[in-house]
Amino acid sequence: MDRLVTIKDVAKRVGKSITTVSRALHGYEDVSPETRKLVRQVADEMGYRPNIMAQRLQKQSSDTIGIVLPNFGPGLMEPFFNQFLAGIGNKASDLGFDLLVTYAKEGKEIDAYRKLIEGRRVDGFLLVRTLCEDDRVKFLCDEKFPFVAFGRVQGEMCFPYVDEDGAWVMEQLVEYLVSLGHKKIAVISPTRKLMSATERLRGVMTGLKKHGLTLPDHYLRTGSFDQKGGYQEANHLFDLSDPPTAIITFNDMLAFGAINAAKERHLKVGRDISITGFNDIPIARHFRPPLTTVFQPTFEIGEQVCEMLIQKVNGQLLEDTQILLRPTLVIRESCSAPKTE
Amino acid sequence: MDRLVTIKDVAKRVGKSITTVSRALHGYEDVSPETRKLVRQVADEMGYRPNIMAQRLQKQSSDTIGIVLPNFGPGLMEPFFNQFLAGIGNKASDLGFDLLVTYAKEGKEIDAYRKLIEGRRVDGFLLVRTLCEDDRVKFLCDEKFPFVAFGRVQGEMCFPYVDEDGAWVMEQLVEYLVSLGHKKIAVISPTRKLMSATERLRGVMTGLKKHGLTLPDHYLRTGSFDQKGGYQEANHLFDLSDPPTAIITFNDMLAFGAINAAKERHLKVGRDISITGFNDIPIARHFRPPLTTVFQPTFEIGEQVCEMLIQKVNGQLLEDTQILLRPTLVIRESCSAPKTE
DNA sequence: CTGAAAGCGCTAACAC
DNA sequence: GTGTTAGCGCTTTCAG
Repeated sequence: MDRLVTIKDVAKRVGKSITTVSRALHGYEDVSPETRKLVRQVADEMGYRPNIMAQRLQKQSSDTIGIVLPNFGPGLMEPFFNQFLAGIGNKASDLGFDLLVTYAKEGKEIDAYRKLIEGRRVDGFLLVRTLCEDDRVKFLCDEKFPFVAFGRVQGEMCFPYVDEDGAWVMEQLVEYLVSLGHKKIAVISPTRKLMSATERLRGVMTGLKKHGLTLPDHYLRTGSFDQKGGYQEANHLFDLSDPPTAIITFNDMLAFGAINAAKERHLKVGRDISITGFNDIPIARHFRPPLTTVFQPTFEIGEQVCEMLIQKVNGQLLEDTQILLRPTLVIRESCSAPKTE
Repeated sequence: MDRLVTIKDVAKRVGKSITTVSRALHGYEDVSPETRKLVRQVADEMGYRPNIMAQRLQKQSSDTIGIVLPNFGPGLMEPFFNQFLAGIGNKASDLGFDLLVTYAKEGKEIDAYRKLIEGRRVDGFLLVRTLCEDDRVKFLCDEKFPFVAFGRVQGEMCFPYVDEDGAWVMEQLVEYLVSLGHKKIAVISPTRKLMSATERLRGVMTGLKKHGLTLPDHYLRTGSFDQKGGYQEANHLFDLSDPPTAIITFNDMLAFGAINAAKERHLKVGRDISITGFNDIPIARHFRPPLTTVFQPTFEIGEQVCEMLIQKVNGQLLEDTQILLRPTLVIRESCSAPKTE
């Protein structure tokens, strides 16, 4: 906590100017090898570390990327999200960037972005969980401020993102369910404002259509993000006069909720009723029954968006790369052929 | 993204010196009311925002608090941890601090701390999940660098922390189990290096002793942090010639694993076998059976440690406050009287 | 090869 | 009340 050694101290000790020291430290060519060596050695001995704030002031950049989260974000409590964040943080560290995490209250998100931009506290942003109509995307595009998103938005907007090909994998899932013999397939989704939900639903529809099936209105349930939502909506489905034989949910938590609802009615999941999730959070494989779900390498996606952002910030990402990843279907024991009554 | 307006621009526009502008903006008394008003108005119109890096360089502080996490930390995938982080982030925002999250590889943690300190990137640290012998605590104490921990360490060290009174609540839990009639109580714990695990275990022992009971060696199982650990260790316990009638686990994930192990053996949890968890993560109440566990206000604890740290950084926290919180027992349906055979 | 000097944007003594 | 001046620590022209 004492005053730390500055470049000036090093310069004095070496008997050279601070300019020379700076250049030596940065490995510039125009400094004699001996000087360079000496400077480095002395700097080391003295325990010199550049003052980041000074460097940043001078560079006019913060070497920091930001992520703004809703303070009680729906679903941001999931392990899914930890993995994503860990991926980002890891990559950022590797590339010498700091990760600034800000929590914004509902509706105050844009303010948070604005504040961080105005104070030049970050060089760019990472977005998670895009909405079909996403104010954040619009704002950052307008501001021409660098960002990379995990997820697309509706319509044609030019910005770099990585996204899951949710429609594709849901088609596969429907294919699988149909191959088991299911015809009455229902869906429990979180709010359709989420781009991911919209896409996944689109995939389900397409898959169904391929086999001449449809998703009747009363088979499409919208709930919260968590088990509670899954529980409630599944109950609605079970109460139908013509209940589905399979329920596709758009995340694992919803699936767990649905499974609990089924258990309460003494429906054995994976025999009397088929239920699927999405994300393959760690607990999914350990649930009873082990959950059939969709896996994506969340940690790696975090790394990837982070790397893209840093490239963008450094001006190395010329075009707006848009990447679509195919998640993989993880078949476990929560689905089976429908009961023939 | 254009050059942003600086204090100089404002000064020029107002026709005053930058000093005056600075003072007016900061609401100093020694500036005429009219000037102050004018300055503020102009600054507003021009969209002036102070350059944070410049302020920080000058203040020699970063208005940033840091938290270093293991990149694949055991148990850091739990919702528990999200809540804690959200609490911190929220409070930090409120108090005008940034939250810097760094992921460090196993064994590289101290390096990460050192780096952040040396670059004056943060004003203080928050520690989570303390170990009985905690290198981070030692390091930061030696460096006399401000930090606040969630958790104690073994022995007498003077540093501010908030901690759960794990021993106390475990005593309550044992009391409860004993009151149900249990005499054969086992424990599944993560590594005892964790201060929390050690304390909780101490509480269990004390509770047992009060009733003339003990925890035989073969009733104390140590596993990983997650369901897998709970599953494996529970199986060990069930295989015993004299299996326990109740299993106390030190986190909810372990409990879920143990419950699954029980289910596989067709032991009905909450009837044939009693199992408890710790943390009361959201899924706990929705599990089948709903889990008897221990609740603590994780979000609020995050807020609290964050607030303490900021006070400490600001020199307002004079003594090393050490706070012990009593968690609450949440009784649900995963426990019952032992089966009398 | 090296150093003087300017400047990044802001704050704060210290005059006037 | 207000302005001058001197930094905070670092990088980078631009002259030698």
